[in-house]
Amino acid sequence: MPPGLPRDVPVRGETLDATARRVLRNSVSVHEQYLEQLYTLNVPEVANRWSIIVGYIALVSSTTGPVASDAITWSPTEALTHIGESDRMVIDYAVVRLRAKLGYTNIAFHLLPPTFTLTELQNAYETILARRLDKRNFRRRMIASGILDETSDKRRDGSHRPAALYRFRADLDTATYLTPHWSDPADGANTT
Amino acid sequence: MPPGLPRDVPVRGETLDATARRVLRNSVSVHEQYLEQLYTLNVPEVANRWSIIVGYIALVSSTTGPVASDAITWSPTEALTHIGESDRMVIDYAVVRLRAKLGYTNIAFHLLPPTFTLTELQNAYETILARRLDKRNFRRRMIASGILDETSDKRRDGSHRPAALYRFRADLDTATYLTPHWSDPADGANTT
DNA sequence: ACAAAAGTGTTCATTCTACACCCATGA
DNA sequence: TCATGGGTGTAGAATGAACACTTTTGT
Repeated sequence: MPPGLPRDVPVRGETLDATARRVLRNSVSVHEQYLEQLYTLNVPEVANRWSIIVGYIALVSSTTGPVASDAITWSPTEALTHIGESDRMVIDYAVVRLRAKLGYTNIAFHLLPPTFTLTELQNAYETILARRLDKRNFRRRMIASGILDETSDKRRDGSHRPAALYRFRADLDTATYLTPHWSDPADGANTT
Repeated sequence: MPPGLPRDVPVRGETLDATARRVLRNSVSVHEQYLEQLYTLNVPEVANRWSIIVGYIALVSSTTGPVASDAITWSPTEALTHIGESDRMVIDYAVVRLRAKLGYTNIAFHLLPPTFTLTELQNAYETILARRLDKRNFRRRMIASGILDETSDKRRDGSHRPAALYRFRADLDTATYLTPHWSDPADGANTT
């Protein structure tokens, strides 16, 4: 794949979201993921063509598709060199938005298997926010937020106490807005 | 003016922001205002033309330009009938964003004269948020937020105690991100 | 029995909310 | 002196942060 974010031009009659899904599918061979429009920006004219880019952010679950791993991994975006300045801005903005939304939506759902332990959930939060969280406070707030359902199952893995399995509440849509269940004092800056 | 939001097509080589400014200038005869991109959306094909709309929100100060009034007025957006569904969505989204940003930026600056009283500032917040705020709490939080500078002047108008005049801190840019100085428990939903 | 991760409560500091009266002025 | 809007403090509730030990399992 050439350096830079995957992109393409829309097809006649296609919605913007559909285009974004198609571009993603072509570049990562994954579909049915969470999609959100980010920002629309100009790019310098090349070959005498005026054009704009409509940026999207996509979350891909680590259990469906080619990304197979127990833990959420976060490819440090700083490591992405050889990309254009526009792409860099888009990515940085995406990270800010993602971190902010973590606090008041259930988008983390898209980064976890359908059923998961609280420790796994905390790991996801910690990797995205890039800082450690207090276990007891994290659990209390997550439970209190009401976005989780506890299942009756437990996960046994290794010689230690089994962990209770949770799932995200089924009646909530892909990116439901909730009463804030997390505030990140670290990067005090908010969304957009 | 025909019903609906003002719009136009970009000119070759023009940035998106420049287009937005031009459209605004043509429709309201005002410039040098706060501009922010909102969202990009598809519109149904008309006359066999596939097109998209890049929505912008603009704040116009009530002291410059044709809008002359001491008080901030808020034209209820519900009253805007005879507009398309796309426009309705754009406007509703704009209101949500504006309300959220009120809490952690200094954008209210663009709605007030260069120098203003705390009561005027509170009125601006109340009209935009569409609810009453507690005077003492509002003042305390605003002062504590550090986005204001107190001037040595006072405003005398009417037979009552004169009000201290404030201005927004000069060293802050048009829409600086600050530590949150207002949280609105009313519509708990945050920005996108 | 021990190693390893799961699970659980309390205290203290900070922040938010609700609320009522005195102050300075012009008429 | 009175009417008008400007200006101020506090107590109680709610929320957030810090912190260490017990429980359950597999080997």
